[in-house]
Order: sequence, then C-alpha cells, then structure tokens
Amino acid sequence: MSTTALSDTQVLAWARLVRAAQSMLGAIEGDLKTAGFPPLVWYDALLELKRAGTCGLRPFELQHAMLLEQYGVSRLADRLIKVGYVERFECKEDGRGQVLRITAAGRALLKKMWPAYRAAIVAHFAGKLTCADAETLATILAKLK
Amino acid sequence: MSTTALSDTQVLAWARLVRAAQSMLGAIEGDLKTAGFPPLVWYDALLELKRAGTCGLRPFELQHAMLLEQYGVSRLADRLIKVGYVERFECKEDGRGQVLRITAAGRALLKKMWPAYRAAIVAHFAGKLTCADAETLATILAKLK
DNA sequence: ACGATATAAATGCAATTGCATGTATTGTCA
DNA sequence: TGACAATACATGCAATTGCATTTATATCGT
Repeated sequence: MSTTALSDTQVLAWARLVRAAQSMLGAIEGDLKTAGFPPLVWYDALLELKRAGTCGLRPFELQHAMLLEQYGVSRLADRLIKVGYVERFECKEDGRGQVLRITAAGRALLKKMWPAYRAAIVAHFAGKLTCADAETLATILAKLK
Repeated sequence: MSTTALSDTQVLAWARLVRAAQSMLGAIEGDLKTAGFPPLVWYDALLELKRAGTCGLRPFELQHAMLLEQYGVSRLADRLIKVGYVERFECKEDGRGQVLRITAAGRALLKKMWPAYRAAIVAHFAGKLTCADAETLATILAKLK
C-alpha cells in the first residue's frame, strides 16, 4: 500500500532521534535556567555573532545559520540588543539591511555560560556515549543535511 | 581548567544532533501543514491514546509519555477535545483525575495523516540514510535515555 | 481519624511565537 | 529609465507557551 518504503527500524530511529533531542534539550535548558542563564537560543546566536567577528552578521545570515524564521531573528535581536549583548548598525552596502555585532558583554556571557553548558552536555549527552559512539553519531548525522 | 572532559567530536555530535533534529522537524511539520494537517504533537498524542486503547490514558500518563509540561497536556487535551478527536471522562479510581480516550474521528485522523507523515520521514530522514545507518542510529540513540 | 503533605489538573497573566502584512530598498529587464 | 519583481526587515494581532498559583482529592504519619 505504501508508495515509499519505510522499515520499522527507520521509524524507530526517527522516533528515538526526536525523543532524545527533545529530552536532552529540555534537560539542558533546564540546567541552564536553574543556573540563572538565558535560553540556549541566546547562546547560539551570540556564538554565531562571535564567530563572525568584528564585521558582524546580517540578520538574514543569522537566520540561515540558526534555522529561524525571519521575524524570529528580528525579535531575538531586539531582545539581545535591549540587554546589551548585541549592537545593531545600519548596513552601508544595503540600505534595506543592518548589521548585528556582539558586544563585550555578549562575549562575557558566552564565557560565563560555557562551563554550565559543557557540564550539561556531558551530563545529558556525552556522558552516556562512548567516544566511538559520538564519532559514529557525528558521521551519520552529517548525512542529514 | 575543565572539570569534565568533552572532546571536539562530542561537541560536534551534540551540535549536529540538535541541528538535524530541528531541521528535520521543521521540514516535516512544514510538509504536514502544507497538506492541511494539524501539528505533529497532535499526531503523537493521538497515537499514544490509540495505543492505550479503550481504557484511555490519564493526562499525567500522557504527560510522561510525551515529555510535555502538565499545563501543556491540559491545554492540548482541551484542543483535541474541542475538535472531537478526544473525549474526557472522569476517573473512577481517583476523584482528582480524568481519563482521555481517542474517538473514532481521532483514529481516522491518524489513518489519514500517516501517509503524509511517512512520506515526510522518508524525504527528510530515512531517505538520506542506509538501512545500516538507521540501525546504528537507533542503537546509539537508545543509550540517550 | 486528623492534620500535614503530596498529587492531579486547571487557569490568569505575561512572554513568546506564528501568520499575515507593511515599508523601504534593491535588482531586473524591456 | 521606469515599471515590476524580489529582498530585507519590522510589526499588529491571534495563538501558544511558560510561570505561578489555585482547587480538589488522595495519601501519609501519628
């Protein structure tokens, strides 16, 4: 009846992937929140901006890097700017656009969050796998775009 | 300086897991929405209720099965009931509680959604992996709680 | 049996997200 | 050049989610 084959194993792998990701993300976000830190998406955005260095990033670049909606980036930037982790500049090359750049405070937050984030990754993810598992996982996941 | 070891490979695996899950979930949800279907969480909830059969499930059981917050289940149930996919009964064994049961319409939705869901899983996940990959993935992910 | 505590579920309110649309600027091409 | 289409970003409004609290019932310890 099915026009496309899909084995039980494949369905199981899908179900476990979704569940594991949800479960671990929830646990890690919880740990970070308990430690008084902002949500992971702030960390991710600041990390992208830090990697972009002094020339910063256009909102649409951040959008593609983070798989967010356009309005999501617009509002995330608003919040990060309001608390001083990011600055917004007008874009010389494109009058429609702007440039986002991480501030010193933003970099400081990244530095302060990383130990807690690292510990959470170990506790909820890395600590449950062998090094070979992690390697294999990374290899397979790379195929999933 | 780090009290807990975390290799680059482990961090890479973590990053890819989160990104892959987000990306695929977004794509699959998008496909389903385009096809006019409700969100995946409705499917998951109805599937749990269908598996529970005629005796149904207590909201807190659904909560644990789905990794949702208590109020999330409460409101999800409200919505599913409002459109007739679920019925709510009072619980004889526990005066505080209730029992949720899938309706015929709910079962019909599951049946109608599955082909689209299956196709989306193939398109965005299973089709990008070998069978061995899927097997390996399922095995490794099982270790993650 | 009774008071204290724990569990089941709902809900008011604030924050966030999704959707649709609006505004401004740039690019395209006849 | 001058329309027309595409891109970049913002935003009003509705829906959803998160948080804190409330209500009701059950369970536990004495």
